[in-house]
Amino acid sequence: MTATTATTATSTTPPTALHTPVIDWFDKHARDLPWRRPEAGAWGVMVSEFMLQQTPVSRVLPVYEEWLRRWPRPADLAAEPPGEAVRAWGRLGYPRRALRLHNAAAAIAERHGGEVPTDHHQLLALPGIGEYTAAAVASFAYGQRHAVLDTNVRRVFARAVSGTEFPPNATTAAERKLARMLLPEEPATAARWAAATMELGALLCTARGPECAQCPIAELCAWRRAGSPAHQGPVRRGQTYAGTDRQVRGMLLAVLREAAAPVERAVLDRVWHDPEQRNRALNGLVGDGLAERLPDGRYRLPGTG
DNA sequence: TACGCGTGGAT
DNA sequence: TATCCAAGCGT
Repeated sequence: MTATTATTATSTTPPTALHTPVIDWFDKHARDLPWRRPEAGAWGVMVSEFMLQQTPVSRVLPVYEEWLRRWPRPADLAAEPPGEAVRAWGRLGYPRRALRLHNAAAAIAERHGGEVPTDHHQLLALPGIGEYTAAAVASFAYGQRHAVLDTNVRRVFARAVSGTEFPPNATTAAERKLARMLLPEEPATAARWAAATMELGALLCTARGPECAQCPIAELCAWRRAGSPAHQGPVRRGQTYAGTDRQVRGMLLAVLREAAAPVERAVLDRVWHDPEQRNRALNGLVGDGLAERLPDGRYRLPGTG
Protein backbone atom coordinates (compact mmCIF):
# COMPACT_ATOMS: atom_id res chain seq x y z
CA MET A 1 0.00 0.00 0.00
CA THR A 2 2.34 2.68 -1.21
CA ALA A 3 1.35 6.29 -1.59
CA THR A 4 -1.00 6.49 -4.53
CA THR A 5 -0.78 10.08 -5.58
CA ALA A 6 -2.75 9.87 -8.78
CA THR A 7 -0.75 12.22 -10.88
CA THR A 8 -3.31 14.01 -12.94
CA ALA A 9 -0.57 15.72 -14.93
CA THR A 10 -3.26 18.01 -16.17
CA SER A 11 -2.36 21.09 -14.21
CA THR A 12 -3.35 23.12 -17.23
CA THR A 13 -6.21 20.92 -18.40
CA PRO A 14 -9.34 20.14 -16.38
CA PRO A 15 -10.38 16.49 -16.47
CA THR A 16 -13.60 17.28 -18.28
CA ALA A 17 -11.77 18.93 -21.18
CA LEU A 18 -11.21 15.53 -22.77
CA HIS A 19 -14.86 14.44 -22.73
CA THR A 20 -16.32 16.46 -25.56
CA PRO A 21 -13.59 15.99 -28.18
CA VAL A 22 -13.31 12.25 -27.52
CA ILE A 23 -17.06 11.62 -27.51
CA ASP A 24 -17.60 13.80 -30.58
CA TRP A 25 -14.88 11.86 -32.38
CA PHE A 26 -16.57 8.61 -31.34
CA ASP A 27 -19.93 9.81 -32.67
CA LYS A 28 -18.29 10.26 -36.05
CA HIS A 29 -15.88 7.34 -36.24
CA ALA A 30 -17.24 4.49 -34.13
CA ARG A 31 -17.26 1.14 -35.91
CA ASP A 32 -20.63 -0.45 -36.52
CA LEU A 33 -20.06 -3.62 -34.49
CA PRO A 34 -22.92 -6.09 -33.98
CA TRP A 35 -22.65 -6.08 -30.18
CA ARG A 36 -23.10 -2.31 -30.21
CA ARG A 37 -26.48 -2.52 -31.90
CA PRO A 38 -29.54 -2.32 -29.66
CA GLU A 39 -30.76 -5.78 -30.68
CA ALA A 40 -27.61 -7.35 -29.24
CA GLY A 41 -28.95 -6.97 -25.72
CA ALA A 42 -27.01 -7.65 -22.56
CA TRP A 43 -26.38 -11.26 -23.56
CA GLY A 44 -24.86 -10.18 -26.86
CA VAL A 45 -22.66 -7.69 -25.05
CA MET A 46 -21.58 -10.34 -22.59
CA VAL A 47 -20.76 -12.92 -25.26
CA SER A 48 -18.75 -10.34 -27.19
CA GLU A 49 -16.79 -9.35 -24.10
CA PHE A 50 -15.78 -12.93 -23.40
CA MET A 51 -14.69 -13.43 -26.99
CA LEU A 52 -12.80 -10.15 -27.10
CA GLN A 53 -10.64 -10.99 -24.09
CA GLN A 54 -7.25 -11.09 -25.83
CA THR A 55 -8.72 -11.78 -29.27
CA PRO A 56 -9.00 -9.21 -32.11
CA VAL A 57 -12.37 -7.95 -33.35
CA SER A 58 -11.89 -9.29 -36.86
CA ARG A 59 -11.61 -12.86 -35.65
CA VAL A 60 -14.48 -12.55 -33.19
CA LEU A 61 -17.06 -11.26 -35.68
CA PRO A 62 -18.03 -14.51 -37.48
CA VAL A 63 -17.99 -16.64 -34.32
CA TYR A 64 -20.09 -14.08 -32.45
CA GLU A 65 -22.72 -14.13 -35.18
CA GLU A 66 -22.90 -17.91 -35.09
CA TRP A 67 -23.18 -18.03 -31.29
CA LEU A 68 -25.97 -15.48 -31.08
CA ARG A 69 -27.90 -17.22 -33.84
CA ARG A 70 -27.49 -20.61 -32.19
CA TRP A 71 -27.87 -19.50 -28.58
CA PRO A 72 -29.93 -16.28 -28.50
CA ARG A 73 -30.41 -16.47 -24.72
CA PRO A 74 -28.22 -17.67 -21.84
CA ALA A 75 -30.56 -20.60 -21.17
CA ASP A 76 -30.10 -21.83 -24.75
CA LEU A 77 -26.36 -22.17 -24.20
CA ALA A 78 -26.79 -23.63 -20.73
CA ALA A 79 -28.98 -26.39 -22.16
CA GLU A 80 -26.10 -27.71 -24.27
CA PRO A 81 -23.15 -29.78 -23.06
CA PRO A 82 -20.04 -27.71 -22.34
CA GLY A 83 -18.18 -29.45 -25.16
CA GLU A 84 -20.51 -27.84 -27.69
CA ALA A 85 -19.42 -24.41 -26.46
CA VAL A 86 -15.78 -25.44 -26.77
CA ARG A 87 -16.36 -26.73 -30.30
CA ALA A 88 -18.27 -23.62 -31.39
CA TRP A 89 -15.47 -21.49 -29.96
CA GLY A 90 -13.43 -22.61 -32.96
CA ARG A 91 -9.97 -21.13 -33.15
CA LEU A 92 -10.54 -18.00 -31.09
CA GLY A 93 -7.93 -19.18 -28.60
CA TYR A 94 -7.98 -19.53 -24.82
CA PRO A 95 -10.83 -22.08 -24.97
CA ARG A 96 -11.29 -22.00 -21.21
CA ARG A 97 -13.24 -18.82 -21.94
CA ALA A 98 -15.84 -20.94 -23.74
CA LEU A 99 -16.16 -23.16 -20.69
CA ARG A 100 -16.49 -20.18 -18.37
CA LEU A 101 -19.07 -18.56 -20.62
CA HIS A 102 -21.05 -21.79 -20.59
CA ASN A 103 -20.82 -21.92 -16.79
CA ALA A 104 -21.82 -18.27 -16.54
CA ALA A 105 -24.85 -18.93 -18.75
CA ALA A 106 -25.87 -21.80 -16.47
CA ALA A 107 -25.56 -19.57 -13.42
CA ILE A 108 -27.64 -16.88 -15.12
CA ALA A 109 -30.32 -19.43 -16.00
CA GLU A 110 -30.43 -20.77 -12.45
CA ARG A 111 -29.81 -17.77 -10.25
CA HIS A 112 -30.93 -14.79 -12.31
CA GLY A 113 -34.07 -15.95 -14.08
CA GLY A 114 -32.26 -16.22 -17.39
CA GLU A 115 -31.41 -12.51 -17.55
CA VAL A 116 -27.88 -11.13 -17.47
CA PRO A 117 -27.69 -9.41 -14.07
CA THR A 118 -27.55 -5.62 -13.99
CA ASP A 119 -25.74 -5.47 -10.68
CA HIS A 120 -21.99 -5.01 -10.94
CA HIS A 121 -21.31 -7.21 -7.93
CA GLN A 122 -23.46 -10.02 -9.29
CA LEU A 123 -21.71 -9.79 -12.64
CA LEU A 124 -18.35 -10.02 -10.92
CA ALA A 125 -19.45 -13.22 -9.22
CA LEU A 126 -19.97 -15.01 -12.55
CA PRO A 127 -17.18 -17.28 -13.84
CA GLY A 128 -14.94 -15.61 -16.40
CA ILE A 129 -16.05 -12.11 -15.44
CA GLY A 130 -13.37 -10.00 -13.80
CA GLU A 131 -12.95 -6.34 -13.09
CA TYR A 132 -12.91 -5.23 -16.71
CA THR A 133 -15.74 -7.40 -18.04
CA ALA A 134 -18.08 -6.60 -15.16
CA ALA A 135 -17.62 -2.88 -15.74
CA ALA A 136 -17.93 -3.29 -19.51
CA VAL A 137 -21.22 -5.23 -19.37
CA ALA A 138 -22.73 -2.89 -16.77
CA SER A 139 -21.66 0.12 -18.81
CA PHE A 140 -22.32 -0.98 -22.40
CA ALA A 141 -25.39 -3.13 -21.80
CA TYR A 142 -27.05 -1.16 -19.04
CA GLY A 143 -25.66 2.37 -19.37
CA GLN A 144 -24.25 2.44 -15.86
CA ARG A 145 -21.39 4.59 -14.63
CA HIS A 146 -18.25 2.49 -14.19
CA ALA A 147 -14.57 2.97 -14.83
CA VAL A 148 -13.86 0.62 -17.73
CA LEU A 149 -10.14 -0.05 -17.75
CA ASP A 150 -8.96 -2.25 -20.57
CA THR A 151 -5.63 -2.22 -22.34
CA ASN A 152 -6.84 0.44 -24.80
CA VAL A 153 -8.10 2.83 -22.15
CA ARG A 154 -5.01 2.32 -20.04
CA ARG A 155 -2.80 3.24 -22.99
CA VAL A 156 -4.90 6.32 -23.84
CA PHE A 157 -4.74 7.55 -20.25
CA ALA A 158 -1.02 6.79 -19.99
CA ARG A 159 -0.34 8.98 -22.99
CA ALA A 160 -2.98 11.69 -22.80
CA VAL A 161 -2.80 12.24 -19.03
CA SER A 162 0.28 10.64 -17.51
CA GLY A 163 2.62 11.47 -20.38
CA THR A 164 4.12 8.02 -20.85
CA GLU A 165 4.08 5.92 -23.99
CA PHE A 166 2.77 2.81 -22.23
CA PRO A 167 0.92 2.03 -19.00
CA PRO A 168 2.48 -0.20 -16.31
CA ASN A 169 2.48 -3.95 -16.88
CA ALA A 170 -0.25 -4.57 -14.33
CA THR A 171 -3.16 -2.24 -13.55
CA THR A 172 -2.31 -0.03 -10.59
CA ALA A 173 -4.39 1.69 -7.93
CA ALA A 174 -3.28 5.01 -9.40
CA GLU A 175 -4.74 4.06 -12.77
CA ARG A 176 -8.06 3.10 -11.19
CA LYS A 177 -8.18 6.35 -9.29
CA LEU A 178 -7.40 8.34 -12.41
CA ALA A 179 -10.08 6.48 -14.39
CA ARG A 180 -12.66 7.29 -11.71
CA MET A 181 -11.64 10.94 -11.63
CA LEU A 182 -12.02 11.24 -15.39
CA LEU A 183 -15.43 9.56 -15.44
CA PRO A 184 -18.28 11.91 -16.47
CA GLU A 185 -21.00 12.39 -13.87
CA GLU A 186 -23.99 11.42 -16.00
CA PRO A 187 -24.24 7.62 -16.34
CA ALA A 188 -25.17 7.77 -20.01
CA THR A 189 -22.25 10.09 -20.73
CA ALA A 190 -19.93 7.91 -18.67
CA ALA A 191 -20.93 4.87 -20.72
CA ARG A 192 -20.33 6.79 -23.93
CA TRP A 193 -16.96 7.95 -22.61
CA ALA A 194 -15.96 4.38 -21.78
CA ALA A 195 -16.74 3.14 -25.28
CA ALA A 196 -15.15 6.21 -26.86
CA THR A 197 -11.84 5.93 -25.01
CA MET A 198 -11.65 2.23 -25.87
CA GLU A 199 -12.31 2.98 -29.52
CA LEU A 200 -9.71 5.73 -29.55
CA GLY A 201 -7.13 3.30 -28.23
CA ALA A 202 -8.17 0.63 -30.71
CA LEU A 203 -8.24 2.82 -33.82
CA LEU A 204 -5.80 5.73 -33.34
CA CYS A 205 -3.88 5.56 -30.07
CA THR A 206 -2.50 2.12 -30.88
CA ALA A 207 0.46 0.39 -29.26
CA ARG A 208 2.58 0.71 -32.35
CA GLY A 209 2.31 3.63 -34.72
CA PRO A 210 -0.31 5.88 -33.11
CA GLU A 211 -1.98 8.19 -35.60
CA CYS A 212 -1.72 11.39 -33.65
CA ALA A 213 -2.49 13.52 -36.70
CA GLN A 214 -6.09 12.31 -36.56
CA CYS A 215 -6.42 12.29 -32.78
CA PRO A 216 -9.07 14.61 -31.35
CA ILE A 217 -6.99 15.30 -28.23
CA ALA A 218 -3.52 15.51 -29.74
CA GLU A 219 -3.22 19.13 -28.57
CA LEU A 220 -4.01 18.11 -24.99
CA CYS A 221 -1.95 14.93 -24.91
CA ALA A 222 0.68 14.99 -22.17
CA TRP A 223 2.88 12.49 -23.99
CA ARG A 224 2.92 14.56 -27.16
CA ARG A 225 3.50 17.76 -25.21
CA ALA A 226 6.54 16.08 -23.68
CA GLY A 227 7.87 15.31 -27.14
CA SER A 228 6.63 11.71 -27.38
CA PRO A 229 9.48 10.28 -25.28
CA ALA A 230 10.30 6.60 -25.85
CA HIS A 231 9.19 4.10 -23.26
CA GLN A 232 11.53 3.74 -20.31
CA GLY A 233 11.70 0.91 -17.87
CA PRO A 234 11.62 -2.87 -18.05
CA VAL A 235 10.97 -4.45 -21.41
CA ARG A 236 7.75 -6.38 -21.47
CA ARG A 237 8.86 -9.94 -21.84
CA GLY A 238 7.40 -11.52 -24.91
CA GLN A 239 5.68 -14.85 -24.59
CA THR A 240 7.43 -17.57 -26.52
CA TYR A 241 4.93 -20.04 -27.83
CA ALA A 242 6.66 -22.64 -29.95
CA GLY A 243 7.28 -25.78 -27.96
CA THR A 244 5.21 -24.80 -24.93
CA ASP A 245 2.48 -26.82 -23.28
CA ARG A 246 0.06 -24.26 -24.65
CA GLN A 247 0.94 -25.17 -28.19
CA VAL A 248 0.55 -28.88 -27.49
CA ARG A 249 -2.79 -28.31 -25.75
CA GLY A 250 -3.94 -26.32 -28.75
CA MET A 251 -2.98 -29.08 -31.16
CA LEU A 252 -4.70 -31.75 -29.07
CA LEU A 253 -7.86 -29.73 -28.70
CA ALA A 254 -7.95 -28.98 -32.41
CA VAL A 255 -8.13 -32.72 -33.08
CA LEU A 256 -10.98 -33.15 -30.59
CA ARG A 257 -12.86 -30.14 -31.97
CA GLU A 258 -12.82 -31.44 -35.49
CA ALA A 259 -13.65 -35.04 -34.65
CA ALA A 260 -17.24 -36.21 -35.06
CA ALA A 261 -16.72 -39.13 -32.69
CA PRO A 262 -14.50 -39.92 -29.69
CA VAL A 263 -10.82 -40.07 -30.61
CA GLU A 264 -8.43 -42.95 -29.99
CA ARG A 265 -5.45 -42.20 -27.80
CA ALA A 266 -3.15 -43.28 -30.62
CA VAL A 267 -4.49 -40.48 -32.82
CA LEU A 268 -3.77 -37.88 -30.15
CA ASP A 269 -0.31 -39.34 -29.63
CA ARG A 270 0.58 -38.34 -33.17
CA VAL A 271 0.29 -34.60 -32.58
CA TRP A 272 3.47 -34.29 -30.46
CA HIS A 273 6.67 -36.28 -30.30
CA ASP A 274 7.54 -35.92 -26.61
CA PRO A 275 5.37 -38.35 -24.58
CA GLU A 276 5.98 -36.57 -21.29
CA GLN A 277 4.86 -33.20 -22.56
CA ARG A 278 2.05 -34.76 -24.53
CA ASN A 279 0.70 -36.51 -21.45
CA ARG A 280 1.04 -33.40 -19.34
CA ALA A 281 -0.90 -31.38 -21.92
CA LEU A 282 -3.65 -33.97 -22.31
CA ASN A 283 -4.06 -34.43 -18.57
CA GLY A 284 -4.15 -30.68 -18.22
CA LEU A 285 -7.00 -30.42 -20.71
CA VAL A 286 -8.93 -33.10 -18.83
CA GLY A 287 -8.23 -31.41 -15.51
CA ASP A 288 -9.48 -28.11 -16.89
CA GLY A 289 -12.69 -29.72 -18.12
CA LEU A 290 -11.82 -29.06 -21.75
CA ALA A 291 -11.54 -32.75 -22.61
CA GLU A 292 -13.08 -35.95 -21.32
CA ARG A 293 -11.63 -39.47 -21.10
CA LEU A 294 -14.19 -42.19 -21.72
CA PRO A 295 -14.10 -45.59 -19.96
CA ASP A 296 -12.86 -47.20 -23.18
CA GLY A 297 -9.84 -44.89 -23.18
CA ARG A 298 -10.96 -42.61 -25.98
CA TYR A 299 -11.21 -38.82 -25.64
CA ARG A 300 -13.80 -36.24 -26.61
CA LEU A 301 -14.99 -32.71 -25.86
CA PRO A 302 -16.94 -32.85 -22.56
CA GLY A 303 -20.49 -34.12 -22.89
CA THR A 304 -20.53 -34.24 -26.68
CA GLY A 305 -22.02 -37.14 -28.55
C1' DT B 1 2.39 -10.39 -8.01
C1' DA B 2 3.66 -13.22 -11.71
C1' DC B 3 2.44 -16.68 -14.41
C1' DG B 4 -0.18 -19.92 -17.56
C1' DC B 5 -3.47 -19.91 -20.80
C1' DG B 6 -4.40 -20.10 -27.89
C1' DT B 7 -4.32 -18.20 -32.14
C1' DG B 8 -3.14 -15.70 -36.21
C1' DG B 9 -2.23 -11.25 -38.54
C1' DA B 10 0.99 -7.34 -38.87
C1' DT B 11 5.57 -5.58 -38.97
C1' DT C 1 11.87 -15.18 -39.74
C1' DA C 2 10.99 -13.65 -35.12
C1' DT C 3 8.63 -10.74 -32.35
C1' DC C 4 4.76 -8.05 -31.14
C1' DC C 5 0.17 -7.58 -30.25
C1' DA C 6 -5.06 -8.30 -29.55
C1' DA C 7 -11.90 -5.38 -25.35
C1' DG C 8 -8.34 -10.51 -19.39
C1' DC C 9 -9.14 -14.06 -15.99
C1' DG C 10 -7.96 -17.17 -12.27
C1' DT C 11 -4.69 -18.82 -9.23
